[in-house]
Amino acid sequence: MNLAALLEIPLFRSLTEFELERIFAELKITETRFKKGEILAMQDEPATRLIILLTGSVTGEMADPSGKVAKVEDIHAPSPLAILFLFGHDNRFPVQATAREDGTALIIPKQSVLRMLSMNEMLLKNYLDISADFAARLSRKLNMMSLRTIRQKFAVYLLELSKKQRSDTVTLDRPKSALAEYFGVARPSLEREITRMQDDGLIDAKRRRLSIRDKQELIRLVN
Amino acid sequence: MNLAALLEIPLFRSLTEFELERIFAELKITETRFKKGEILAMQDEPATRLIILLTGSVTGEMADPSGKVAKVEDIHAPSPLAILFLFGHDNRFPVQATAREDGTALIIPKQSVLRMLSMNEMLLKNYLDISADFAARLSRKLNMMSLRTIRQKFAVYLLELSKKQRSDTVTLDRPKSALAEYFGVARPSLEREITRMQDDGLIDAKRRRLSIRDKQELIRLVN
DNA sequence: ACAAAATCGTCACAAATGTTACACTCGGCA
DNA sequence: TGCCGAGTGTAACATTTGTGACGATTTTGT
Repeated sequence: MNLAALLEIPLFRSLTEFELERIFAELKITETRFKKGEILAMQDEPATRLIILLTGSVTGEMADPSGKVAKVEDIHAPSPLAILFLFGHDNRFPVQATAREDGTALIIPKQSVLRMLSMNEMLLKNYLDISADFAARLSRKLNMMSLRTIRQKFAVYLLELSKKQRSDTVTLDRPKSALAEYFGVARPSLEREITRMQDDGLIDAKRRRLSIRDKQELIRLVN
Repeated sequence: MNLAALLEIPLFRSLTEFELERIFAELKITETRFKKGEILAMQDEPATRLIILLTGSVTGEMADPSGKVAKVEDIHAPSPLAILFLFGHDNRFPVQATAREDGTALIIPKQSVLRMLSMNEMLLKNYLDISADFAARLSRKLNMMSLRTIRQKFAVYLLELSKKQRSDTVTLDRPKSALAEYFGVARPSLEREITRMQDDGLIDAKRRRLSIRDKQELIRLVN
């Protein structure tokens, strides 16, 4: 196994090669290759091991009770799978993980993860940071979804974007079709709402460039 | 500080009094009293410490950009505050925490939390379990919210309930008004949909008792 | 530079959901 | 017992959102 390469991945960042070597020597960690189409983890299977994607990518698919699958999200290397669901009292994989292409992954049994995190404080911090970032994304999305109208969702999105880009004129960071999907609404509905907001004097919109015209009103919409 | 009482709270479960004593001796942990109305943590304030509620309760309030506050959820002792947001790269309190009554809390600086988790593997496991359970709840709610129609949400809810209660006849675990709020829909809309599902022969509904009539169709709805 | 593909803007119509209002049932309790 | 409040069932109407379709514009790959 190439330890130097492992130092590049977020979970092992800031460790020394020496520390990593000691960890790997002491624990049951295996590297595995997988082929395109292979299933790395079944949905609802108890999560007994941490899977860290080293190369390649997988699709997270959610099987409905009927067995049909719906794609949820893609995960690209290097990244851990379902890190938040490894522990907990009903710790099951939330999705089925299917390989999109050939690749390699690190498999670490749950017990070894605990041991590993105990051994090195920096590693522990990395693990907690990764978990927290993931949770923060979940939480932000939930906030978005719990807003009633498309107008409200778009207002929040715009305000955040304007804060991030430090300007009242912003460029959308993804196509409107993707944005509509993120909001969980139909694309034409989003377009229509943008048009209306323009008619109402809230914003100026031209393709992917938008300007905030009435920030006060956008803010008022949200609360 | 009463160590024996601390052993009752989930984070310290399964530790011995001796272990706990050693941890507390070595780390900067303070116990603090707070009065009703006091603000324990400001929204968007960087999370630099873990707050564990020992007695009393707090309200989580979310301030919109305008400054108005909306209640999000109540947290009762004994329970940690915002455990998932202590780490991560933009680690801020998601809500403002205001005391609902007089109480006491444990304050542990972030650095000490790391140290503490490194010192004791059982404690680490507890911490990860608590985080994971919290994340699982978030994730389940997000799944629910991302279903399109009320009928779909209710179908998922019913199927889960029926699995939990091991029967095709279930009793709702909360009032329909609360259920509607959980779904993020208006109560009459939920009622109407339940009536329609009954008309369509999917379920039998009488007040809080429901029977599943056509499980296959409920399952088909969801995918 | 060109064709193919992706993205965007818009429309008419259908379906789902929200709003408001009112009446009913049930359980606790003065 | 009789009242009261929480929870429930339902209705008419308003609003929001989805659907399917089409053409225009922009981007991408060769």
